[in-house]
Amino acid sequence: MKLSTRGRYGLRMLVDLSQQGAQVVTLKSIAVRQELSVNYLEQVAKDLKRSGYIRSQKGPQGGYLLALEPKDIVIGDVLRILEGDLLLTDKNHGKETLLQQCVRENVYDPLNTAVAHFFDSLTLSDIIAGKRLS
Amino acid sequence: MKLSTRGRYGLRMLVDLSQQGAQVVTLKSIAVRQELSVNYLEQVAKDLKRSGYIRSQKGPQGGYLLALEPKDIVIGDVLRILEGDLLLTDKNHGKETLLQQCVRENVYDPLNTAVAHFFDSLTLSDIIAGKRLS
DNA sequence: TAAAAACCAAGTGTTTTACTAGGCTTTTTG
DNA sequence: CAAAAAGCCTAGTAAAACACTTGGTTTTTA
Repeated sequence: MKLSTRGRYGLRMLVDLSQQGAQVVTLKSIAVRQELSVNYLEQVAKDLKRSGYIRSQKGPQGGYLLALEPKDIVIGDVLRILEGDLLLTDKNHGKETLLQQCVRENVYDPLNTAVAHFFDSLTLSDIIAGKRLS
Repeated sequence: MKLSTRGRYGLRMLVDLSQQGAQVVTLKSIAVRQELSVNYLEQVAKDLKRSGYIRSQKGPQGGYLLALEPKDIVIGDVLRILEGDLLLTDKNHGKETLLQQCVRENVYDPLNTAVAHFFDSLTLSDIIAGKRLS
């Protein structure tokens, strides 16, 4: 019942990028600041790029930058890309006893709804809130 | 980011026991009803017993029963026994950059609080809500 | 043309999860 | 009083998930 490194590192990368304004930033420099592996962060960056949250520039002086305004980056969407669904329980394919249904309806469904609502009400700009982090 | 089988099976066991009233119920019969392994359920039962949620009777005609009223069984407490802490992120031991702190304060801390509040406001009696499940 | 960066696929070690196996102890009942 | 039925307990294990690492290729700039 934990968020994985992919989601956590992804958020840190987005916050980091937001601090560098409109200039491109190398993965290397992010990795150094965040004390993460460049190669691993690459995999996260790949997903963020494919989904249109960041843009990139190849070659020397290349790097990454945000493709959207922080206020338009919804954390729930980002985490669904990096973590898969945000459900605390797998969806029950097929048969379900009356008892299981009861637990799902009274525990898991409301919980999943609450968690989804939390993440979907939060944007990158809510996280940075105009802060200067360096 | 999923609840494990231990927590889920534990909840099902408690709901099942609540349906049998004050009579003792064998693990075998629960396992059959819930289609779970007796041996595995034993491990869950052991923890629930040690923490005082269920009582047991050895020997033939033995079995388990609830040790508390459903309204006094807080789901948050049960899941902390079976799953460990209910935090979506591990506690950060030691150093934390300003950026990490920012993410934690604006994402993880409020999220963990919301999840804890959800589970701690829910009792076994809320789940069964007077229902007859069989 | 060499270096710097993004891009990419596959492999790997570790940890966690979800069990299984098998024995011991207690209690009831024939 | 013996056998069976139940709970109790520990250790082992197979599989999946996780968190990377390795080792390249391609693009772009100086």
